[in-house]
Amino acid sequence: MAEQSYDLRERKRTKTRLMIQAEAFRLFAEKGYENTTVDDIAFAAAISPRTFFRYFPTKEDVVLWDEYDPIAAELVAARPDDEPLAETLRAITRAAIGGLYRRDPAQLLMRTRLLASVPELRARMLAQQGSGGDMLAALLAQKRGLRADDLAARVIAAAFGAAIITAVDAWQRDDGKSDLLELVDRAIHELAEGMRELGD
Amino acid sequence: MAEQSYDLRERKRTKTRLMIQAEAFRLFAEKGYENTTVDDIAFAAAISPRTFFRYFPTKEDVVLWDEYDPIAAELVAARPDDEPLAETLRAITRAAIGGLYRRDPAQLLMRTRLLASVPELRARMLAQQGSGGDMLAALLAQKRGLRADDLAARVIAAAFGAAIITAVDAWQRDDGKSDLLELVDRAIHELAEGMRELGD
DNA sequence: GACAGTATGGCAGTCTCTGTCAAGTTGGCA
DNA sequence: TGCCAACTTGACAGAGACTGCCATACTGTC
Repeated sequence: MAEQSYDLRERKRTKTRLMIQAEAFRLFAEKGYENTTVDDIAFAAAISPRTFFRYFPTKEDVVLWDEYDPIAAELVAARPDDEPLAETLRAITRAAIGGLYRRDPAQLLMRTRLLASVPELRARMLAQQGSGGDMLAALLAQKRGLRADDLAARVIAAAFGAAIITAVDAWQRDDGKSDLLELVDRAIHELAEGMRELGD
Repeated sequence: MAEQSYDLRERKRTKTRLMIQAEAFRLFAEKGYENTTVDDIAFAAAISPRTFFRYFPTKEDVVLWDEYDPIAAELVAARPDDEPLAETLRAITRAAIGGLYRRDPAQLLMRTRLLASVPELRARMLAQQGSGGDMLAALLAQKRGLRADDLAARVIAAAFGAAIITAVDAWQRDDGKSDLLELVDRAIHELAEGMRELGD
């Protein structure tokens, strides 16, 4: 029950998850997502299929999950309250993507490719992004003294989310050759410009 | 092989689909989406489970599908080329939602509730919306003489899509009491306003 | 070295979804 | 009226994702 022991367990779990994920991606690259069964992954990772589902609630989550997911909220909270929204977004994107990119660029690219090409995964990703949008809407509403479910806050948050996904999509279509962070900046810029014209 | 016969078959299929859908929604209201199996629906609709899948590719599609889906593209094409984007969106929304609302308001509300509350369905809906966004992006790019995969066009289309979904969500959270079309207008307005502030 | 908490494996079973084949229906045509 | 071709349906078997349950093994503690 000691904290250290708990941390150790947690860390070991994370390590195992990463191992399973690595095996899974290897198989996906080899045979494709649909042609790879959970049994295949479990076998490759030398665990039982039953244990697979103790580390990932669904097969989709092998692709969806990353180590930075759990700390995304902390990252947002760590930004100063008076920072402009666009800047906060850049910082978060930089932290999350940067970390993933540094650890395994090839896997990140493959992951975004899967998220773009497998409908099932894209759907889940968009839903997850929606939750992130809710968090952002709450943050925005708080900053402006609005109710958390204010329509304006929600709309702006959703639009930002959509812009970021669009940027990541563009990056992936370009085989990851362009600079993702720059693409995000451009997408946000285009968003502001596009709406400007349309406001009337 | 005559056109009329083809039309007849198509119309009969649509009728059967509507019947299955009605039975399904009845059961969903009664026992919830997850607690209703495809076998239940098939039994209630007096068809074999196998036949169910001939009318709907997946259980999710019973909720996702509506009669206006196939003609959405035609609606878009029917708008004049020089019409402002915001106006086109209002018109399409009006045509699609209006039709559904008139036929069965209670079912429409239940449908949007399911789309909001069942993660699986929300995910699929968002993915489908993404396809609509692609269409919109192409239209927009064409109007402005840009390449179809232009980042600006994609970003704006995605942002509009997000705004509309946000409006529908707000409508559903309000139990359908407010005016959906007005909410859409407000969402688009907030989008333009919000971006204006953020452009700098 | 026994004990509590946790991790794992195996098994049976549910549910969605697909391929296949046989039987029935429908609409024209001789 | 009888017959053909296209299409529709149902029954069956089976794959694959996922869950509940129970027995077993591991880990750190006293």
